[in-house]
Amino acid sequence: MITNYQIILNSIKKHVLLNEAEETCFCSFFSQRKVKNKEALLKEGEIADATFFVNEGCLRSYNIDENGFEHILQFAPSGWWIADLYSVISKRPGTLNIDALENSVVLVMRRQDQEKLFLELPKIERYFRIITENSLVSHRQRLIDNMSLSTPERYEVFCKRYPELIHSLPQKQIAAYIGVTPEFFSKMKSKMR
Amino acid sequence: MITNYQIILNSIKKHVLLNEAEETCFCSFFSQRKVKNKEALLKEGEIADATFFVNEGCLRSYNIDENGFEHILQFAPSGWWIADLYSVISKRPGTLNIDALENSVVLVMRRQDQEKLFLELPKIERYFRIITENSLVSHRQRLIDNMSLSTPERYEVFCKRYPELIHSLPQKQIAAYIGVTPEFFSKMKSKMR
DNA sequence: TGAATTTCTTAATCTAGGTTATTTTTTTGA
DNA sequence: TCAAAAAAATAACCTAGATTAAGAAATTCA
Repeated sequence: MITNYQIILNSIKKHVLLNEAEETCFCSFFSQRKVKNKEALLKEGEIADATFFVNEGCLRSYNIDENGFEHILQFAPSGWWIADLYSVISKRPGTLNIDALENSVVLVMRRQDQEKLFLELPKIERYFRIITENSLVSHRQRLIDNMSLSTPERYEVFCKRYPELIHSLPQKQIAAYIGVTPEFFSKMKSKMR
Repeated sequence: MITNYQIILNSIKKHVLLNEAEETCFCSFFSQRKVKNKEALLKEGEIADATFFVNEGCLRSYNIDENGFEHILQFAPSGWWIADLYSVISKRPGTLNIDALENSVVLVMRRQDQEKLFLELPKIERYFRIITENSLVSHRQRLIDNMSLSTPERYEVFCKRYPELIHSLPQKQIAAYIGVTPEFFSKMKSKMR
């Protein structure tokens, strides 16, 4: 199995410039992991010590509420990061589940290694500072959307954000992302036609 | 008017250690600004070029939806940061309003200066990386709470997060934070008794 | 201090979306 | 390839919370 670093290096390139030695150093900190469809990378209650970069496939992170309902926080197709950052930074048992929606390949960055990298290559700390800022902005926007948009509008936002997933995802997953029951989502879709 | 840097230096101290020269350098990048009760620091549509640290008083950030309803994203009492990060990093017109809920004093960090600081003092970039991670985690938690908790439960979360504000804030502000109308919030409170 | 403004309460009515149950359709995997 | 499982559709009924409207209480500020 050959590890492919092209996608992550392209992601880095958008924010900071690494020379070849730095790129090699950076890549040396990852290990690669295959995740089968439906296989869990992380379960609620476990302590997460790593962040994942999706090379192939698609994962999701979600929490399960006290009534057993799943609420999806994020879909992560190829080129996206996914993690339970709460657990990673607090080193406490997490509240999220992360699993694969299809056979996938992820690069694994352990927090320990990430912190070593921050000391060795400040540009990498900059990269993570920037993508964390961007992620914060998009979480903030989703919070605003959840508070101020109607369900059809939130569906529209979903479609813009994840255009490649609209047709490949079971619609109950989309319902769990926009925050309604599958029954209501189905009713809404048939009304839209 | 004497500028007080004690609060912000304490906040920094929790995450990185600065020597005296570094502290002086860091502080030199701020300017101070008074904001009167109800005065706006930032209005929707403006391009924000700064982030604010609250030294005294209390601010809030919120957006106004197409029906004119306010949705409060954050309250910022003394010791908290507040900004329209979307606008700051994209340099585009923002979607948030920031104003004071009482007479307040803020330290102003312009993005330009912040980026200079990141180059001069990598420890400051580390500080912001860490507080951005923390902020991301708390936004994520609020998103989960909004999707999975009942209104009384969200009120409880508010009370834990902002214990000092429960009694000093008009309850319509609390309603706009937890995402219900003031009328429903009032009904809920009288039921709780 | 007292008039004006803002906030809070209460109550009747309305509606988006949830719940439960059943049937149909699609997907999966042995 | 076909039986079993999962997903989707539909429908009847239910509920949390919105809407509207009015009056009471609290704050503000001149």
